[in-house]
Amino acid sequence: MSTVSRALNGQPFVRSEVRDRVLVASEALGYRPNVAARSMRTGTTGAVGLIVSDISNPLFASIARAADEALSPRGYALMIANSANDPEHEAELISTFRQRQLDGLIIATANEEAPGLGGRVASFGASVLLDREVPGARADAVLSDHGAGLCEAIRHLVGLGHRRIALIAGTPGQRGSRVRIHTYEEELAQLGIALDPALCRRDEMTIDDGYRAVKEVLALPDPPTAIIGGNNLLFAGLFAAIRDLGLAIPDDLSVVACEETDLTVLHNPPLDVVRRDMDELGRTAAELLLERLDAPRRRPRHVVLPTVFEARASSAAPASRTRKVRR
Amino acid sequence: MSTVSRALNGQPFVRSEVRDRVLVASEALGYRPNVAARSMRTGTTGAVGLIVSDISNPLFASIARAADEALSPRGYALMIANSANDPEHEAELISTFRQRQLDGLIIATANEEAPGLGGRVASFGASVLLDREVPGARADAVLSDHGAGLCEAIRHLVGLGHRRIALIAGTPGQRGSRVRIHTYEEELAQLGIALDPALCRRDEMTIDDGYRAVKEVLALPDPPTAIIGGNNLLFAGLFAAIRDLGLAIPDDLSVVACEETDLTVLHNPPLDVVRRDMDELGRTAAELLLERLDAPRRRPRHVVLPTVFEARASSAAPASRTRKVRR
DNA sequence: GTGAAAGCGCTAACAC
DNA sequence: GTGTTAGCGCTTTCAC
Repeated sequence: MSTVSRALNGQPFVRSEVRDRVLVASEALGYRPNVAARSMRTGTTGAVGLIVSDISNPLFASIARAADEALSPRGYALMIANSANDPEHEAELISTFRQRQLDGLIIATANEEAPGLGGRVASFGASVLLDREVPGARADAVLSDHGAGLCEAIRHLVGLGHRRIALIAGTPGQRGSRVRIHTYEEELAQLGIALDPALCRRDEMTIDDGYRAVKEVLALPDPPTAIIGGNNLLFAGLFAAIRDLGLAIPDDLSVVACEETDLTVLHNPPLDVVRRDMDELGRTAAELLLERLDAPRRRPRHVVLPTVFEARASSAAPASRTRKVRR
Repeated sequence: MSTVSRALNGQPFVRSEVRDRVLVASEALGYRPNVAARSMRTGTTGAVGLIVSDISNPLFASIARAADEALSPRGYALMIANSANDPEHEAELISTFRQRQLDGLIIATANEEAPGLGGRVASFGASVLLDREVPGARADAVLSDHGAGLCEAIRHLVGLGHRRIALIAGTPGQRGSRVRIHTYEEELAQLGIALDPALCRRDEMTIDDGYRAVKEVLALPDPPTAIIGGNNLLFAGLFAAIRDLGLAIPDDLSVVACEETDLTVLHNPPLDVVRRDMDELGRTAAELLLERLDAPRRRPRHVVLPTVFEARASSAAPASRTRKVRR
């Protein structure tokens, strides 16, 4: 029994002739090791978990695919779960994953401030935060440099003559939104443009939230001439609102999307976008996890990936004072 | 030990006072059963697998979310894996899932004709095919009635005066495409319209394939006046091709998309679409699986879910003989 | 280089 | 209603 085990696991101290016989027999019998039994002995499972806040968001789906592609050649299975933006459900999922003895965790948490989250994440020997910062997590992290791309976008809009620029930012419980709010405020101050709190919307989570926020912002006495959608969901809401108000892009309103989607690519005119490489994000997360699995004691690493602004055709100089009134 | 086990698993023959003490102590100690050990004893894991051919396709992501929502309240964890349209990788994934003793499998196979697939699927006590037909699989299935919606779409186009209607169908190795090709041929014959094989494109898998197919079809001496994109990926390619050719929708060309996406909803003008409820698909698959898990011996069931055509504003009567020439 | 034996944490059969 | 015991399939000492 032990010889077979050694042979199958490629361990030394097996005569090569015996090893061959074992391998042949194993093949002939269609032998498949029982993962549960192995895992009970070794405490490892060869599986790692990925928890995302919304699996139906194509961005996360791309990340999942890329992470899977990096993990599976190394013999790890990726178990994907969806917290549906619910911190409680997320806590349960982490606990389920622990219980199933997954070897590591990649997580884009729904809310970075959820109580006890840091401890839960750290309960895994290896864990990687996906564009999130969690106090006390002591985990590796892949971060996107949201500020860089957004800065460029803002400068581009200001260069075109915009002075009233709205940002639909989303929940500050997620790093991307938080960084965007911060960058927005810093950069406008830097450029000597007065901040109007009414133009910086936060706490939106869904397409509908984005839709409402845009309608409200455009109903202001002194509405913005440009709007930035802080992520792909919010941008979809922004886009729907503009369509329903009968506004033309970029004649009536300039828009910038954060995150690339079908819509930003295929729309006519093509949309200005702050984008990043989601595949790289997923792949890097997987690689950090693999390295951590190999070297459990090394201190946590943070990798920052770039974002870039690409001007296309959805922004233009603001219309003159004859402003279109919303329907 | 066994009393504790019984208490924790809600089995009878435990005095309620003892049960309470066990529960309290378990809670206080933060006890979590070891799934590997349980699974070794019982042969079940409380986890089910979902294999999709492309997790970055938002359609599958929606299905995954809906299935997860139906499964997790029943105590099952959903393990999602991505075959990336590769039948070999898919075979490995099924084998990995078997090895991990997952209790059931939901699968949208990349290629229904992959050799040995039926046996592999049937190796699970419970399995559900997701809009697929696999010979010899002896599994439950959720199917979409692709024919119904497509029929309506074709009649709508013909009613507007179209006689040359192209279909970018995709690979006949997946049920949706196969049914669409069949329906397309049947329905045109029914309406007394001559079939032109050059207008029915098959074997496309990606956005790029769709893009190329559309360009080729429009370069025909007698090009179509309407094109149907057989799924969301192919439609994205179709859409990009139309944009690059500088064609206007619906003035120069009528289009119909199969499957609803951000693009079909948000585009101006809104796009005609054959749509179905992906959430219902995922939920139904999960329910079939749960029922099968409860009653392993019952004969396989097939559930057919509707598709509907919704005319919006991307089709119109074909332009008169002065036909725009492609760039 | 190989085999014997213990034990991972649990559940189910059985005795009480 | 409760406790004792065996054993799921593997890996890992340890003895040879």
